[in-house]
Amino acid sequence: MLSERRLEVLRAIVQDYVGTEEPVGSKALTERHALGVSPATVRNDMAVLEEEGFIAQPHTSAGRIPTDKGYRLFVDRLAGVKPLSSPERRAIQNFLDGAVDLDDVVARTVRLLAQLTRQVAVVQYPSLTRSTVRHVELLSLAPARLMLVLITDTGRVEQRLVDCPAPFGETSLADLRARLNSRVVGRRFADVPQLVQDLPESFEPEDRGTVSTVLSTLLETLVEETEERLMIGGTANLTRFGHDFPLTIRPVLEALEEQVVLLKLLGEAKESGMTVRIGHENAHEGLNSTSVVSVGYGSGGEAVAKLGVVGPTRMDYPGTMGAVRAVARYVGQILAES
Amino acid sequence: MLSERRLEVLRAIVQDYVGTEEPVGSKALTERHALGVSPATVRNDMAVLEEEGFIAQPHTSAGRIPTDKGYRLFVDRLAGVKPLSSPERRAIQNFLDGAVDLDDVVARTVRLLAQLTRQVAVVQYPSLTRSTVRHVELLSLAPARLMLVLITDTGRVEQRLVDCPAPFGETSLADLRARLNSRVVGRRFADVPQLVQDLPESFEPEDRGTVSTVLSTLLETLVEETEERLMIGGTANLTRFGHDFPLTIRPVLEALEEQVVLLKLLGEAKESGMTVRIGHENAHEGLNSTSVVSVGYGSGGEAVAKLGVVGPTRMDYPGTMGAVRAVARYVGQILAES
DNA sequence: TGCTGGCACTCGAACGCACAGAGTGCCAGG
DNA sequence: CCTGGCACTCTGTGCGTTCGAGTGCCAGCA
Repeated sequence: MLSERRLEVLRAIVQDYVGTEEPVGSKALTERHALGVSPATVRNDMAVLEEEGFIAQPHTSAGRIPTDKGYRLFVDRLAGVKPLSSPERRAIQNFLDGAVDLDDVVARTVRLLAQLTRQVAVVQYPSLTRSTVRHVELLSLAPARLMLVLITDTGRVEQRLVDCPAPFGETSLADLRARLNSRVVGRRFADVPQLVQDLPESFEPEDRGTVSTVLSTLLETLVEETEERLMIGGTANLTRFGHDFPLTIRPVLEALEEQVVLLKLLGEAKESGMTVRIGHENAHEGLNSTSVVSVGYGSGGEAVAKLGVVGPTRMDYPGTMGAVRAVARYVGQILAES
Repeated sequence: MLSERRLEVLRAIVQDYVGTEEPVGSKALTERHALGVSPATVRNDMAVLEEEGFIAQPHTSAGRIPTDKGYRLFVDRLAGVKPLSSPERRAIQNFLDGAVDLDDVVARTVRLLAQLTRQVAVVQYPSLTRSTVRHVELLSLAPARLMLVLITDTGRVEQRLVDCPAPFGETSLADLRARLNSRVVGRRFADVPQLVQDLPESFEPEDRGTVSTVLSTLLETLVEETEERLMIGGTANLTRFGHDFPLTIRPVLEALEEQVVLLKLLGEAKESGMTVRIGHENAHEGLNSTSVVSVGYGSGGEAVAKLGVVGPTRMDYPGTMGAVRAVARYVGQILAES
């Protein structure tokens, strides 16, 4: 096991490297941190840390930099989550309070996260499957054409056109609307399928086709939208990476353009609590030199979606985690209010 | 005026520079292009072109590169629009035909343009103000809460919640819905305001407040949505720029994140025909080293929105223009069909 | 008048080299 | 187990040299 002091040395290395972006040597370490020991001792500790794989040297006779494994240890055992300052908190609240609809909430959240962390922000739209139904509406656009509108408790609205197999009367429509709503309002989307399963049977034979069509469209909507949408921002922050640019930044930009990749990324995160994936822990190759900090957020106690940031493995983990967590909380509040 | 041959020299310089990304000298020019004259003559021509401001040398004793003014001349007088090959055309058609809804059309268009031009693609959503109304729907969510849904002929759907000053009966609601639709269906959004202006007067005094509220929400929606939405993609292509990265790419990424900037950018483009803005012709400073090729597209004969690409001033103008034009045409077709 | 070949000149990129400085590993002594 | 000292190894930097592409200019030729 690593001694207390060696952990302290690792912490110091991580902190310095994150700050300076340069390999850190033993002398500089003892000068900047009150370790109470001489450079020579630190060197010995470093040799051990290197042997264990927590740090590495880019070249012989250069300082050390943390490895992914080193960051892992740092995050797990050495770093707390740095709470935001109260001005920052106020700023978040003010900024998010101005939002007018769900799109706006998401857009503002992305900007906020990107600014706060100075990294790339990713925010998933609230998931339908975990939301509850606020209202289902059916409109008749033409004799055999309906529009289905779905409103969630998170303020999301989805609509679909439905072409009916047969004309559908206004009374039947009102009937279907009423029965549908009485069954599903306030229920979770995930439960909807079984709740409406037997609905067609209670209608007149000539209407059953249409009712089935409407229901299958409804269910389709649920399934389709399980593939979540998301919004990203702050890609300009990628330019702060290093000076070894094109090679580093390119695959990241490519990965960020693939929504599928990002969704998988967020999907892999733990259901509750904050998740930090460091470097090669990310399945996607293009993101091997980045870390992803993500967390779930939701209107109630339960998470309905996730958000996070993508940045270099050399990032300020405590600060980033603090910002991510705080933003997630406030967004949750905002969603609960609306 | 510049002689025919000097124009030919300029064309050759542009073509070579676009291809090699390196300043081009007189000797290389005569070798690669059948100009029929010696390097010395070309040098004289170059001196003239430089004096006129069409080309410049990065340093004394280096080859020449085109200036913005040089590209301008090239685009205006020397370059045609290169039509796409038929496999390319088929690919476009196939790719766009798979789209299921408006979002999907826009998303696919962005990907397509980015791939085809290997640059950053920007696609504006069809504008509401130039669209026509397909249907307006009003739903009662609660006694004093309505939902307003707007459907356009381009398949776009907008919804807004309306809090009424007083409860609003079902019959009044049906009445308002009917009158509203009879007035605005099939009309252009731009004409809506005056068409509904006198509507409140024809209602009972106790309902007028609500009617006015609904109408003002409707008008607000129109105004708000005049600030169009747009989608961008292919930012990873920015990494192909040059090797002088961070400085070049950063402001561009920043500009691309500001939707307002992009909308203004597209807005400045000509109403009809293709627009090419080169380097400093772009008002936004961050885009001074890029060129923007944009064109309107629409479901009918008229343009309802614009799309385009952003790339380095050193771009393949004929090819890019060809791709942009072709994509715009096919998107127009798709929208018209749906 | 306009094109051409020749020539001297300029200047940036590439290379080699020496040097300073930071950092290391190791060892002997407290 | 820590420390100071020491020899060693690199990288980064500055400097001078060379190399070559490219230019401008000029005299000659059609």
